[in-house]
Amino acid sequence: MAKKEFGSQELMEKLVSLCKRRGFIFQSSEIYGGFNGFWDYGPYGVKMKRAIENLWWNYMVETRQDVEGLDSTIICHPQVWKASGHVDQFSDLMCDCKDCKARHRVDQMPDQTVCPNCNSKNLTEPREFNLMMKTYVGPVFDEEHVAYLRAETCQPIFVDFQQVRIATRQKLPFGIAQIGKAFRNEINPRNFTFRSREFTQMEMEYFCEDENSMEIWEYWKNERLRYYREVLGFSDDVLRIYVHEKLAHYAKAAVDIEVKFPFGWGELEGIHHRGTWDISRHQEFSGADLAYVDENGKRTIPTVVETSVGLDRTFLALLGNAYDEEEAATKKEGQETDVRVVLRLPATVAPIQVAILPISKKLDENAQKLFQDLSGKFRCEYDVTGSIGKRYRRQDEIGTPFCVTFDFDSVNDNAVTIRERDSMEQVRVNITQLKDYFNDHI
RNA sequence: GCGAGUGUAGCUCAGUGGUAGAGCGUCACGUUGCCAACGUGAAUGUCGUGGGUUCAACUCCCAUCACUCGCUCCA
Repeated sequence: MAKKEFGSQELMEKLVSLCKRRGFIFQSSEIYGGFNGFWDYGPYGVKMKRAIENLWWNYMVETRQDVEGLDSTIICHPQVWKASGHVDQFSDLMCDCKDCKARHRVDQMPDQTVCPNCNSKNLTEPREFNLMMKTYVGPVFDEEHVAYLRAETCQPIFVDFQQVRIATRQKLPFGIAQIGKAFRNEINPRNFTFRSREFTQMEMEYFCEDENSMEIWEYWKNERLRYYREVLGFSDDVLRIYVHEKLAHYAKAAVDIEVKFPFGWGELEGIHHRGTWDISRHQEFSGADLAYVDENGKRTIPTVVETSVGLDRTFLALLGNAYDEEEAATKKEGQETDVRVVLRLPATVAPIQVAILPISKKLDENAQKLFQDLSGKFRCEYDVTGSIGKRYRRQDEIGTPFCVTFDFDSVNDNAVTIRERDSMEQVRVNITQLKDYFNDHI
C-alpha cells in the first residue's frame, strides 16, 4: 500500500505529538520547563526501545560464537579519554567576537587579540569548550578528581579487550559488543531525539589481523545493511551508504549507513575501520600489554572494525517510516470516512504485539484469561474501554500488529477473531492455536 | 553560538488590559455489539518561568527556559 506523504516538518510535529500523547517519548524534566537535549522514554517507548536493543543483541551476540558481550561503566579512569584523544580533541579554547558574533578556536587565531573575521579587538575571554560531560569522583571537587562520562561506549571495550579475550579464550578474529548510555555536551541538540546529550549506543568492535581487515569491514557493512533491510524492515529507498571522504589518519575505510528521517537523511550507524589506533594508544598510555599472541607465539596488535549504532536514532527512524494516515470508513454521524493513524511497525519492535479486546465488558473474565495466557510470550495489552472500533484505532496508533477479539460466540466455539493492523482483515482462530499463529506471524 | 518564530486543558488550537474557551481525547453510566457509533454526565489550566508597568496582566515591557526553522557546529 502506498504510504501517505508528509512534509518534513509536518511529520516531525505529528511524531512528537504522538510520542507525547501516547507515552513513547517525553521531554525530560518537563514540569521544570524541560531540559535541552534530554528525553525520557515512556511506557510504550521503553517497550519498543528494549525490543530494538534485544533484536540487536540477539543478532550481534546471542546467535554468534565470535562476539562476546560487555557491560562497562559509564565513568572510566580519566586516562582512558586522554588515550582516546577525547580530552585533547574534544577540548578547545574558544573565544567569541562581541561585534560579529563569530566564534574562533584560540589556537587557530593568528593574533589572539584580533577577530580573524572582522578584525575587532572586542573579544570575550578564552573559554574552554569540551564536548565531554565532566564530573568529580569523590567528595572533593578539584581538578585532580575530574572524571568524564563516556562520550562513546567503544573505549571501555578497547580497555577491557585483553580481559575479555582471556576469559572467553577467543581467537582472532572476534568481537566485543556493548549497549549503553553515552554523553556529549552537544552545542546544539536538534531534531527531537536525533541529536541529544544523553543517548544509547549499540557498538560492536571486531578485532582482527590487519591483512584481512578490509574483507571483514566489507562483511560487516553488508551484514549490517542486511540487518536493516531484513530485520528492521527498512526499504531500499530509505537506506543509503555515505562514504567518508576524509578519513581519520589511522583508518582505512569508513562508511555510514544513512536512513531517511522526517527531517532528511541522517546517520544511523557507522561501519568504521579503526586500524590499530585504539589498542595501541591504550597500550601506550596504560603500559599494559594488549597484544594478541597466537599459538605460534606471533604477537599482533589487533586491527579494529567497528559497527556503531545510535539506538535513539534507530527508534526515531522506525517511527518516522512507520507513521501513516489513511481514510477509513466511519460510523460517525455526518461523515463517511475518518482519518486512521497507523504505525506500520515491524511486529518484532512494536511496543504491543497483541491486544486482547473483549467485545463486551460482560466477557471481561474470559478475555482476561487470554491475556494471562499470551502475555508471558508476547508483549500484550488488555483493553475493555470504549467501542471495539475505538480500541482498534488506539492500537493502530501505537503500531500493534494484531488485535484478538473475544466475542459472544467465543464462549461456545472456543475461537477468537484476529484483526490485522495494516489490512484490517480478520480471521477466526481457535484459542488453542493462538500461540502458534503468533509465533508464525511475530 | 547567531538570527527569526512559537509557548493557553492530555493533544490541536481560538481568545481579550477587567470572572479562562472550543474540538478531539480521557473517565463514569446507559445503549450498542467488529473498525475513532450514540446519549447523558464528569474531571482536567502555576495561560512556559521569573520580574516590571498598571486599580487590574494570559494580554503590555524586560529577562529567562523550552521547542521549531535557517545559519553555525557535529573529532
